[in-house]
Amino acid sequence: MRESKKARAERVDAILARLDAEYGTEYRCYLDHETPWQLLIAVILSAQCTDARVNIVTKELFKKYRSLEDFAAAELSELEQDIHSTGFYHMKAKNIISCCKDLVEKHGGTVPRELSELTALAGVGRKTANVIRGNVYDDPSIVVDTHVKRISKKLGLTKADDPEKVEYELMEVLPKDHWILWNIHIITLGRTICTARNPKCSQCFLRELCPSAGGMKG
DNA sequence: CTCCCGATAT
DNA sequence: ATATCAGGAG
Repeated sequence: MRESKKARAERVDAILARLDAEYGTEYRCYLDHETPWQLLIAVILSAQCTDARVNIVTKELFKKYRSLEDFAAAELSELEQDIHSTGFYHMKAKNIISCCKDLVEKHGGTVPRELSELTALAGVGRKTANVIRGNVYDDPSIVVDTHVKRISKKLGLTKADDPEKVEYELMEVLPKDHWILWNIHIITLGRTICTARNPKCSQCFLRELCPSAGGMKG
């Protein structure tokens, strides 16, 4: 049985209402930062690493490197040690130095707003670029990370496996005013209830709206 | 497609 | 021991 378009739209509205009621409608960022370029570096470091670990590392990192110029001039081996515990440290360090050099030399020390300009930076892919666009510039954008992909699929809002396809399918389903918030709400849900291992469906406030929780009939 | 890679929970 | 974590590059 395939869910009708109207039924799905109503279910999405109900899901969004419950997420808003549970988590609020104010955007919060899990990565500590004071400036856009600090957020960019934090997101680069967050690849396959918990945000809690990134925050431990950036707390000291941003004391040591106080500007984009400091990062651009960093010694590779030294920066590798500074970010070691986030994993993938060799590539991340190389990318951060290259990225910050570009920001200083080609973007006047600012973080660009366009998706194409962001993804042209070393270490910045579609997901990282969309975090910047949403959080820094309030441009409606859907961030597809591991949680968003997993939970959007479980909720039956996409069947795609490619993150970019997930992003486009979610754009069809979600109202634009919830694009930015979707990511942060789903991450919050994914860290506490709808975890990758042992999801607590019985405790989930979306269980009656979720095909994977067995809460939907027919 | 493979590789990058440490920390943590289970 | 193994799965997973605010992915991206070659």
